[in-house]
Amino acid sequence: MEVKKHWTNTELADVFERIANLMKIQDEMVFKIRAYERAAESLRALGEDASVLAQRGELTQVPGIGKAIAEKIEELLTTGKLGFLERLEQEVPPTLLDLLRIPGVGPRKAALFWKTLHITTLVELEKAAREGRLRSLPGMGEKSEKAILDGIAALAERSQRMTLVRAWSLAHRWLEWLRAQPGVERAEPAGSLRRWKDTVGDLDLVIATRDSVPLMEAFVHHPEVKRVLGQGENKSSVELLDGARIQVWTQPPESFGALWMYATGSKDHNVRMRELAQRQGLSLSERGLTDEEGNLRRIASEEEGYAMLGLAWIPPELREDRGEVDAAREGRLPRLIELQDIRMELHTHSTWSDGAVSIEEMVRAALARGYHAIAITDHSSYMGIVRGMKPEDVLRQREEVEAVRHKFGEQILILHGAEVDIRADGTLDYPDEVLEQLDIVIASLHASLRQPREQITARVLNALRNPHVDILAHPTGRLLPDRAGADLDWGQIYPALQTSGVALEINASPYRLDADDVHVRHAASLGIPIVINTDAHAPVGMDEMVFGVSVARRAWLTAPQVVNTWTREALLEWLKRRGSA
DNA sequence: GCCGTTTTCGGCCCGACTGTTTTCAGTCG
Repeated sequence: MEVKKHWTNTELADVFERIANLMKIQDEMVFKIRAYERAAESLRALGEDASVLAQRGELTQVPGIGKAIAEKIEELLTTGKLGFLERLEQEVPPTLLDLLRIPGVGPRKAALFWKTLHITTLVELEKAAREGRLRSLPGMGEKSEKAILDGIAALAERSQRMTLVRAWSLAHRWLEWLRAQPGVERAEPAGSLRRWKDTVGDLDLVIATRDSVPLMEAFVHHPEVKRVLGQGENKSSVELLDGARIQVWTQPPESFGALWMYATGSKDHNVRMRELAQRQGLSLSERGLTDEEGNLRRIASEEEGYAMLGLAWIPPELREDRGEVDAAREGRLPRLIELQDIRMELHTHSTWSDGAVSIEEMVRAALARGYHAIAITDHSSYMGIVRGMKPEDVLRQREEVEAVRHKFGEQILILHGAEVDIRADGTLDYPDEVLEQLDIVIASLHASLRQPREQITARVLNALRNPHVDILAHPTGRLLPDRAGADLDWGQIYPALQTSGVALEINASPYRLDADDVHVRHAASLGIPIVINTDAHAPVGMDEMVFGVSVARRAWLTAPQVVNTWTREALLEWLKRRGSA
């Protein structure tokens, strides 16, 4: 049968998440629901398109995807729709899914409103709440009715996810405050922040203390708190004036390791860990491990906790249930790249285009960070909004690069490069005669990112065919926290990167983090070289390297897989083989 | 619906907090 529409892994995952939620409202077996949720998670973590796997008949090799779900994926890929979902949507009004977005409203309550009051939409629910018709339902009261009205109002102004840079600065401020409170022995970041996920929803912080009640009191009465979402002895959460949410957990110091593991997550990693504990006759919680007789063994440190279950300590960036638990048990966790491994910066801008400082100042900034090489890669002229360099400017810039080289001598290798735009028609912004004079060439998309998949993929493939191109930068052009990037067909991009030898960039800007962890992990597994670039437009921009390294760590990378951990000689050798140095 | 260092059948994570309840159900992470 012919494929009518293309499905990305994210779109497929959304379908199975939708099925899971509809089934929850239907009060279907929890384990069946869990299976659909797991399949959705697996699809999101998949570096290759599910359609490619389907063609090879390998869908059921993906963890969490069995015969039934594989068949559903194939039905979606071939017919563009899914009979099972269509039948489900006839049984359960899909508009009920909107109700689940209200904090405090889950599948049980949504079903209750639907079956007793025939409510199927947010508007109908709001009307019923205003008219006081919800409070008489079983399990409901005046408070729940008000909570629903507040919740619906909050949906409109719901704070979006934070970039990592905002989340870390917020976390540092609050950790400092928490550590200064009486009785606090330790306060640390947890949750998606500690896992360095590309964006952060709620901020999760964990605290070791023997006296949590007064601490929680002080926390919820902090002057920056707008609203208290929950307050207990071991867990409280608040919304701040600027809309951000913070959640704090407490345990006594001897249980801190268990708490830190629990609050760091991810949810799927925790489930995997608890299953492992259970197979050993133990029960794992945020307090410790409980044996069959009910004796609690407290866990003071994470290292202890993992060791008690027969595992090596797992770096937080890997805790996503993407094979890390098995790897930890079998002693084959990778030795992840670290910030100190980075020895050069290969994507920077100067006043020759839209950078803030001169070439010399950027070189000094690189030296200050202990780097042994830097590439100056100003923009080509295609983009109207940034001052780019015309081909003749490139020759003049080379003279300045030579002068700076003369000044610094052997201290640092200075590469003269350019960030060349891949135009909307797929051609590069400079002719080959200009490209061949550059030491290093970065190709990137900036405009017309909304082109259809075939067109924008062809654009990138065309750039990769140019033998002068060395690096594909920020491949999708996404902007965090919420602007999606180009819809690339990675099934064609990976082989093109492999045959061309072009390196794939992790753009370290916390607003990009592009390519992402999932694609980088798959690319690296194919032997594609990865390069982490800050794309600095000023010296301070080079400090964003840590965010790029976090993506590499989440992608399971070791230092040798990353170009800018190499020696100067290895870099030059690589460029020479590529033919541009 | 998925899966297998106790299983191809019989399992499948755990506790805090809230609001409604006189012992618990629902939601959340």
